[in-house]
Amino acid sequence: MDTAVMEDYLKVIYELERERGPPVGTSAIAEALDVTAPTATRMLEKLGEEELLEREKYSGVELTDHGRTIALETIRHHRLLEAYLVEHLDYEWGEVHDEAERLEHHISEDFEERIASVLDHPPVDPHGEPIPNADLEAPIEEDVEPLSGCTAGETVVVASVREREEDTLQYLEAEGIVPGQELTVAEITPVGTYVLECETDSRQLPESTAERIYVRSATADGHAPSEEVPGL
Amino acid sequence: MDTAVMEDYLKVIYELERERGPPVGTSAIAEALDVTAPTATRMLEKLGEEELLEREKYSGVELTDHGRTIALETIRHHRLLEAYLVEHLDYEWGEVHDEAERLEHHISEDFEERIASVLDHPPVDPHGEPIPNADLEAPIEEDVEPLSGCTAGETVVVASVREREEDTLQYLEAEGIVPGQELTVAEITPVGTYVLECETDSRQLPESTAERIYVRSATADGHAPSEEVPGL
DNA sequence: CTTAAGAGTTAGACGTATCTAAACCCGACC
DNA sequence: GGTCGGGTTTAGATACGTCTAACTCTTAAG
Repeated sequence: MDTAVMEDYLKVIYELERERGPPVGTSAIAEALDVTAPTATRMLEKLGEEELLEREKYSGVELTDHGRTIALETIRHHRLLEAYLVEHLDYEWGEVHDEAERLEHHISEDFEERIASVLDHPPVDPHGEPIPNADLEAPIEEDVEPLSGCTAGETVVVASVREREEDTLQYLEAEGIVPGQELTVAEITPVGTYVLECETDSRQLPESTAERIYVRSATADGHAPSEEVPGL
Repeated sequence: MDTAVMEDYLKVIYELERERGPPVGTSAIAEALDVTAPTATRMLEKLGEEELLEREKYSGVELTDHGRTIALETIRHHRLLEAYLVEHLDYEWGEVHDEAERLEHHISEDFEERIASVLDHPPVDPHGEPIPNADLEAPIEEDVEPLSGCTAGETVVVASVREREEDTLQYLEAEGIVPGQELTVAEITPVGTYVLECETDSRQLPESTAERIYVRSATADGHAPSEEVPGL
């Protein structure tokens, strides 16, 4: 039996594996879920017993195929919901996360299929993150890097914005920093401010935000999948 | 703090008060929620402490205003969701109950408002039950009675179908027994079969089903659509 | 007026998910 | 190669919602 809480653990483990690679440590998980380390330890023990992950004491955990499938199911629900809320219920970019976070654990497979269908099976959510397909294979990760890893002079295209803070997202949208947007890193100041040029305007972002904006290099021949992003 | 479980208790108490009047007994609640009587006792104690209901030991409970408001909020969520699923996600009449039952506890006020708005604030759900308005006053109950309380010869209009069984609902829909339908009780057989005439056809229902179909008397000027429900 | 049946409650337990406090492991630094 | 500190785990407690078993209250029948 898997519960909403278990799904949350598996989901954040998946995301942490994606960002930093396995094994994932207890306190990273605890922090992401806003629980204490002992709580996370307990839960990881249980997930290990249910063979949703492999656990090496004092070292960390790594998802099994079964655990990964549940994580992807949850992520699929989340991202489809985000896309649906934006497309059909007029939500703003920044408003969808919390709503989707609660609903993702409670929708049926039937509901999932129906919203996927009315959305015409979108490949990405409003933040540019790939939506796992119904087979729940791990989506092929695009070759992206955080904006904070770019050097001055590079021209890149925003792939996804992995930010959860509503105010920040609203600001980024207003500034035009959304999936598909091409921008050039004009300068990185000694205090870590990223000066960006989109079209003719210029914007600045602190490093902490640049870390959560993932970009791909602007291809000369441009196979621009950018327009596929729904709802902006 | 109110939980999904507490909302379920308050909701069924509201419904039982509506059907049989207060006070509502422990085992009626336990049966409706598919838990044991001691479990219900425990929960009722707690709901009493939180002043969501008045409790008289060994006798029963009755909702306070606060408890009733929470019940109505939950019912509003449920019925709006049912309406939304039918209108916008192509669900059948009989399929919506379980989905709404899970989601009703997890949608935000914002979500509630948005679906109410895209539905244009419908007064009733797909089963003909009134949807409490955003102020959460108890909806004015139409003057309805169960079909099982009718006598042969009466002509009535279906107000609501308080059936949850999916197969039964599907059957009733196919037979045209839906809110707004006018029908005449042609005969009630000694074994409790209700013979009904809608337009030219005739259908039969067992008493157990007739008990869950609520009707109002057919108005003199004939066809009364369900949209005439008072209160909004 | 007594009593038996049925409704309701109390008592004790379990599983999930959480916490704090305390103990433990391990790798990095002298 | 000790030791110190940060990350991890163990231990014990709490809250919620559920169960079974046993007890109690109410009421209606005789």
